[in-house]
Amino acid sequence: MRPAALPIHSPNQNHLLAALPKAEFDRLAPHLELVPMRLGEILYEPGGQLQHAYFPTTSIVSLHYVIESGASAEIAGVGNEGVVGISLFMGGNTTPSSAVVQTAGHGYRIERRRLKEEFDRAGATLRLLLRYTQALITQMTQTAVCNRHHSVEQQLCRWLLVTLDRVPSGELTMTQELVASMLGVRREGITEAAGRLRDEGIIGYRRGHISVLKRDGLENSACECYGVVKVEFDRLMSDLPRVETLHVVGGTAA
Amino acid sequence: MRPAALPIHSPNQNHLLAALPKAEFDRLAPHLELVPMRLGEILYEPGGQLQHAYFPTTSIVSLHYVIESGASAEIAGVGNEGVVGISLFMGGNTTPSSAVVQTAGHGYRIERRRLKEEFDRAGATLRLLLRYTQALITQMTQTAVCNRHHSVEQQLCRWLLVTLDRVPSGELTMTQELVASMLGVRREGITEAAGRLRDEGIIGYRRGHISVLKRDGLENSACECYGVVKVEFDRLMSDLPRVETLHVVGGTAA
DNA sequence: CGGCCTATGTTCGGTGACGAACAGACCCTC
DNA sequence: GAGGGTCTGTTCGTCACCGAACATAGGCCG
Repeated sequence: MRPAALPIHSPNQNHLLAALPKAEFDRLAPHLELVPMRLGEILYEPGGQLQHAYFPTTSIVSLHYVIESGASAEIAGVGNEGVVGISLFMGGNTTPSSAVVQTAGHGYRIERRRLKEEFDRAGATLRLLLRYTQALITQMTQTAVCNRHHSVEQQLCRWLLVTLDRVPSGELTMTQELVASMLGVRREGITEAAGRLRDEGIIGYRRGHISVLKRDGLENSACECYGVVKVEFDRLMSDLPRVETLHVVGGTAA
Repeated sequence: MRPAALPIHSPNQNHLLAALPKAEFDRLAPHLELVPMRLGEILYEPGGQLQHAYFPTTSIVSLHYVIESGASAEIAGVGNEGVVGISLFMGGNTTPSSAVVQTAGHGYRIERRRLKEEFDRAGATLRLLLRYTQALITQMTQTAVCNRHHSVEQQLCRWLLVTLDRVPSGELTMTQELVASMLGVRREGITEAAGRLRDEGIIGYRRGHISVLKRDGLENSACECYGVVKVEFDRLMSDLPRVETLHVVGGTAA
């Protein structure tokens, strides 16, 4: 149980940061900078040099890819379970995709150099980040087959479930247009699918807001991809060095 | 120029092995085992424990994903530019996808433990493998959007180009059925697309064999994905520590 | 409160891919 | 050189999604 006096924002809200051993965390902590992340904010664009890695806490970031025709698709999403900017430590520093804030909130960012330094110590930070990268690859893999074989409605359900896991309230600030751009389909396709889900009482929505009413319903209508990624993610991230006590931040004992 | 007396098989034929500094290569070399890789051979299946990593030389391996309905799709391909089994060093040891030999040939394999040991030294091997993994992620990313937005014909062209880059002769031993399973589409779709390409004189084929006649034609008909991945791959893999001299193998001077 | 921007609802024709079914042709094996 | 299995060619109806166009309505701002 967390003490009630815990500060509103804490790096512990990000699972990766929370999973770091104390020594590693303490080296990184002075360089972590709390930043607000606004809806639509672009963290990096294709080919741009990454200056920071971002550890979302309450925000959600979408790794997004725009093709020449202007069409686009989400490759993967990153919430408080992960980090944005893996190419920073994998090598290459840039990627052909972009990262866009999909749900406003906060996160901690750290300068490229600082994270790279810690990564290059080849200790727990390296292992943790690589393990996460492997989980991210799983997500991308699943998205690739999902794009090929599953219907818009199935994918919408999957997407809602994933988002729901990161927004406990189940109240999403999100237009259909935006969802469509995430999934890389037409807005009308979302309107129709969402309409069916509403008719079944699974979700409700009004102009710019979607609320999930029956999670079960989504799970029934979603494709297998949601479950596969979830299970694999849990498997990969569960046997990490356990965190006995949450890191102490800013001198306040936890 | 390579001396004519170079052995038929050499680890140098794999770009990753060739790019390793001498010290690292020499540590790995005793553990590299030349293996024939037969068409259709399964290197690993979903959830199975990876016992070896494979460095293809003349073979091509397809990372393949089969969903519950039985439908499938290729996530990425691995030829002599890469390695099969990244989850072995990224962590987790297994993946939900499988690896199947798509074009028969040879490769070198190494026991998981041996590669992991070298990887854990956190030197050039680690950097090289991570850089390659980043390039592989690019490929997967592109496949995800390609699956969403491009036509079967465009994807067929892209696939042929990628394969062609790995089979210099341009003579592929490959049925349409197999290509269809790679791309995750119906066999009839391939027949139609291939028929059009043949009518245009771009490719020729007979029962189980495809030959590329006009590479330009493929490039014109392919989607952008081919070029994007190629450019990014070259960028990521070009600024590696240069190989001054090819590694000496088995006591024969190069 | 009223206006306007933008989100949502709905329709229409077009099309690319699917699923099934079957005919023909190649080629390997016996 | 005959047979049979497999690969290729072709057809049909169906369907999901696309692209465009337009109607409606919610909610923010003055």
